[in-house]
Amino acid sequence: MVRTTPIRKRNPVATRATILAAAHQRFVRESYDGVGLRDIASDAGVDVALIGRYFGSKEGLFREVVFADKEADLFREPKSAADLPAFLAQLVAEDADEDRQHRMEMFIIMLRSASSPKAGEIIRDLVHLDVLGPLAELIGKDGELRANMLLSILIGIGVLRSIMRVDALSLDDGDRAECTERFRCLFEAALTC
Amino acid sequence: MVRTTPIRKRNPVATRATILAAAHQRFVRESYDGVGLRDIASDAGVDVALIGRYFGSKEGLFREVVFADKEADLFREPKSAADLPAFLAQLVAEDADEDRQHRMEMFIIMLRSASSPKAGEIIRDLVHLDVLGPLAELIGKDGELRANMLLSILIGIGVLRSIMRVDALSLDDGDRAECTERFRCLFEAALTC
DNA sequence: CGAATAAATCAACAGGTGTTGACTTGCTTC
DNA sequence: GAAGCAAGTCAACACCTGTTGATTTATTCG
Repeated sequence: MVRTTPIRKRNPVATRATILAAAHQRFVRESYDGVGLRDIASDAGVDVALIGRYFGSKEGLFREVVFADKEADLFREPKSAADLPAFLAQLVAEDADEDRQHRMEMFIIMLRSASSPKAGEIIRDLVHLDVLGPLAELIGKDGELRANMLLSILIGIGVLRSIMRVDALSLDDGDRAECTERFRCLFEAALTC
Repeated sequence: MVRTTPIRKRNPVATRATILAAAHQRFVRESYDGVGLRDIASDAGVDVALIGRYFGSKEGLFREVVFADKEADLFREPKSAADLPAFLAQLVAEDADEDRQHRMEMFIIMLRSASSPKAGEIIRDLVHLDVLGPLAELIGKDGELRANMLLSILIGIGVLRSIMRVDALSLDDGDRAECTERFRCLFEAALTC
């Protein structure tokens, strides 16, 4: 018998990565509670039990998804507080390159599962370590408060757009440049007002 | 035998209200998926089946909770766009009176269950009808975009504070007035920038 | 008082959840 | 090539979910 699909040689690190990728994609679109381990396993073409074997528990899998590519943390590009408004506005703009798009996906995963006790605790860690900390340090004076205000705007836009699917903030073609400028201005206000 | 608790006479409207109140309190603190009907029933001192009898389904109960006191809609106080920044800043301040506190609870219920497909759709309706619509109308020029920006900030603060429990935005005593003023300024920027 | 009616409860269903132990398969190394 | 070991699968587990039909209880009306 001729196989149509090539036999995937047994490869622990590859299957692990496959599961991780499948989980990522699911968690971008559904909440922690909404996603079932069987869904993820099915997407990855793997038995459910294997997830438990590799990641211990659903919570462990989620933690690994969230902390997956931490080396590419959200805020390494901007060098000074002055760059922040423009940087964040670009991040919010939807014509982002692949790298930024992936960073935005991580952000959306955070927002989607922020409720749900187990996932929420993991997310709280991530927010403090990878977002609020670096931001506050970069800003300097009143860093903590300013970082919180910036993050609030970021979260609000993300929730309104990606979770609630309200589309008035979806920048379409013509307005994009103007709208991005407005966001830049808003971020600046959060830093200076 | 003497009863310690008075026998509650059978009263359909009263029990209905009790269930509704119990559901409200649960949905403020847990997400749609996280709350079980048995939890709510237990809080209300009632059998689970009664919920189905009164509200048809979990979704029906949630809808009724969300649309409960619609007459007291979120944005009836401000009379003009100029009043909005101060009004929203006051709404965000935590020393709000009972009325505003209740409105904030409704807002948090929205944020908590915005994920979860069933609840999300209900919430989307509410957001358009009771929040974005009135806001845009009040603002006038560029109303839709401005309303979205205002709501973004509102959502961000709510999520960061009540869902993620990040406390740097929790205004404690001394800073409160100063912090409220900053928020007012930020809302103003969202309208004018 | 006794019959009728509505309110509330009981019990169970069918489906789905994460998790676990036993089992089989495939690769590698002697 | 056969043994050993790890990778992957199967099956089942307790548990919990929302929902529903039959049953009991309290109230009301003739």
